[in-house]
Amino acid sequence: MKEYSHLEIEKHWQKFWLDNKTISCNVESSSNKFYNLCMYPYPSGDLHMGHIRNYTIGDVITRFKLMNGYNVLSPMGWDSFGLPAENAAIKTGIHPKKFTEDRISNMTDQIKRLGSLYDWDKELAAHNVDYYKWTQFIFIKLFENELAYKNDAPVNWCNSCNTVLANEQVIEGECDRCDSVVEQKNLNQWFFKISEYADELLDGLNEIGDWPANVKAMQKNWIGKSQGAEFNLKIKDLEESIKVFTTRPDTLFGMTFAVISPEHQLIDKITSQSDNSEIITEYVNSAKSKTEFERMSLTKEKTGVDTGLKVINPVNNEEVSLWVADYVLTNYGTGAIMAVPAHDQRDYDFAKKYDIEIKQVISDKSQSTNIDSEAFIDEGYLINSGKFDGLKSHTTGSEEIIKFLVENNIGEKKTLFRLRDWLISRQRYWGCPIPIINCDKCGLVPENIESLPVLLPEIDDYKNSEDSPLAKSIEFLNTKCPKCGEDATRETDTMDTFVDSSWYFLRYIDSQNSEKPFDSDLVNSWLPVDQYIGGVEHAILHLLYSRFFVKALRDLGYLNFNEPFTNLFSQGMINFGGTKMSKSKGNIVDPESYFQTHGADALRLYILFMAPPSDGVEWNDGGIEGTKRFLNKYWDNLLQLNSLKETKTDKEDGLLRTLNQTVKSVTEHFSNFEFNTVVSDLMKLNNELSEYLKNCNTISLSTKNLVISKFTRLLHPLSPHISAEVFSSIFEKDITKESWPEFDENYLTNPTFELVVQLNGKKKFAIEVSTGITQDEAEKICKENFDLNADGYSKIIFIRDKIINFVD
RNA sequence: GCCCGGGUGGCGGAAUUGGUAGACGCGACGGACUUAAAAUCCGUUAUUCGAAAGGAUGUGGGGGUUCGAGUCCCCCCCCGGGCACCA
Repeated sequence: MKEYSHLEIEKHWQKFWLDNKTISCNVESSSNKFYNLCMYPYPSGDLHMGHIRNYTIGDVITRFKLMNGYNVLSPMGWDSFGLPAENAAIKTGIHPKKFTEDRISNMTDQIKRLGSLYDWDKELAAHNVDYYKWTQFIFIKLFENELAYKNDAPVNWCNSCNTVLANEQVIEGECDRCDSVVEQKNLNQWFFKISEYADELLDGLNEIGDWPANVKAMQKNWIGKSQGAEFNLKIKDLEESIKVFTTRPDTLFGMTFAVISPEHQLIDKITSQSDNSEIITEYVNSAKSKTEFERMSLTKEKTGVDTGLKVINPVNNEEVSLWVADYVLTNYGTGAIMAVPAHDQRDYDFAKKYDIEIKQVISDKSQSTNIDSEAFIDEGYLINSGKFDGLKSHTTGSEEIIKFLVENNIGEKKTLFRLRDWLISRQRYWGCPIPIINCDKCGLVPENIESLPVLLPEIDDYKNSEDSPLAKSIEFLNTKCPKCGEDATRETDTMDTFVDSSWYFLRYIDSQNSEKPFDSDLVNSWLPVDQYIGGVEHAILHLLYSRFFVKALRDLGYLNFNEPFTNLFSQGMINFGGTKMSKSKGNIVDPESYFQTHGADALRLYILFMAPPSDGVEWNDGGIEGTKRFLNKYWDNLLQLNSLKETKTDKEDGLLRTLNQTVKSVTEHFSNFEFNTVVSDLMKLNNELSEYLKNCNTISLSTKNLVISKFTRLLHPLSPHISAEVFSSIFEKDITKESWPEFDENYLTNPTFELVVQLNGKKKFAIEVSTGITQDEAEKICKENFDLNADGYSKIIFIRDKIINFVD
């Protein structure tokens, strides 16, 4: 018997699929299309288990859909701009381009050794000039339509990476790349106006296809919609008013003080008008000197100072004191609040500490609500609120008070979002240059479209200081204004790499286009992506930005659809030793070695078998032995089966039943991404086949062919090489051209089954009876064969031919 | 604190959505083959009482609904992930 040699077989078929262009989608026709996409990888140099899981799931779907007759598009590319290449350049002097391309080439080889089908003709890389030219094009279109703008703003600054970061890249006050503490700086930076789409990004989550609940929830949280009212608080004896936002207008009568943040735009004016100006200045300065992280870590203990000024409550003209406190954030809402200690825990804590009056205005129906130890924030009824007394707090109470504010021109209904504009400029070298020119006369002028790309300049030293490294190239920096022709300077920042990845899935459709980023008709016919697959770590960043890009490009007339990804699948992480695999922790399990020792087929199978694909899972070295054993046994079984003499046996029907039941079950599990149970179904079939071979030494030709063919086709998406080899050596056919097996209804039910006999729902016996037995017959058999205390039951329940239950 | 998940043998996990809990695999134990080992094959493997037949218990904990609950309802505990002084 020929031994299964994975090295030889896998190499052969990988070459075959590439040479024969087994997958090569003609995008001109989108009929029966299926756009299957794995998130393109950052070329880190080596494939890790996370990639393997991602691309295995992706390939399983590609092959399954191909066999089901779909026109599958499955491209691959590279998220190839980014920090590591630049850091390596600083350290070693190797050019980031060479560094990146070497790694791409290495990873390409590794991906090919996994045996996945990719349409390499459509490959793209974010750092290629013919890609980033069009990233610049899109930037200019956004700029022309006021969706990209430059602004002075307090931004997140990472001292170690020497660059600004988007809010999404700050994790608990730390840089998501290097974990150093992020500082706040006031800088002039580029933003994309994602906030303009906040409402649509939120609503879209309800219309989108099948996305994991947690990803939807995370995006919902991140967008953070709050509805309430915005209104003015007049400062007594001053012309100024302070605008405040609240989600609880119903509690307005309970305001006993107001607070502005230390960075509020009126702080100087207020300080100068106050008798406490020295104390205020001192407090403001000390708040400023704290990092955001320090402020956050002081959540328990609130601090503030009384300005001595009063503001006037617009609903009852009561005067309350105005405080400065850093528990009020500058960059949310208006940077100032009405404080209602009775019904907001933060205000409550502050009022208790500084001995400010606490006035209850909401109570439960029996008016027994107690606010002695904490604020009452639940739904209740208004009290002490004049004509609004008795209204339901969160609903009618709020609505009526908003109506009052509007009618009296004091305020308005307002919706606020937590989502802020996306800060996209980076003071780094290895990224897409921002195609803007600063002209003293004309201001910010986009580069002429015909002059694109704005090429990354060659520089000697990639190290950045406060300035972007691009500023070191005088030839790059100095240019002429495209508008007036006068001397001008180029923008020296590059774009966040998430800009590159916000549209790559559009470019795949038309990756060779040298006239425009993509042909709209083609893209409209292929998008949205039918199935997107990637890690949950992109739940907010990439997946939110891409959604924004598609909506913006739609509004600019380039696209006619609303969402980029109809269905999203997030695979769980593979951990080792209890934590995420990482080089620094030294707990990397290298997939490459398994290609050698066990083969890609066994590795793929194990990755699929180890857990439901959406679950996080701990790597277990022993487990892969099991899937390798399975493949060996499959190989032996099929060769043995194929060599059997062709005479029918009476055991064949049983084998055919298992076969057809497996086809049905596997097909169902496939559509639910339950690949772990697909593998176990195939293992059962394999065991059944072993059993047959042990007992019989002949088989009819038709059964033989059915078993080999269907079993092998079921296995093919999971372990493509071995199945391709078996199929071609037995049938002399290319399995990738075969259709997905169908099951024969006649073989789904067995002639007999185990009838479970229960007494009061508790299993007592199981007896073998023939299929199709009636309730009367079953009851009779039970009475004849068992002492059921036959007079003792009053009711019989017969469930789906499987269980008979006698009830007392 | 809020929002998502989740809690089943020694381990990873199944369970047709209210109907035989523990499929499939790993590991472990026993046996066969072998001079020996590896590989392979055969058996056992939730806990507990029992020599056995068989019984009892059992899906984080406590209640409930039901002939019947891992699955549904109420309360509580724990773990993972996300957000967090967001007014």
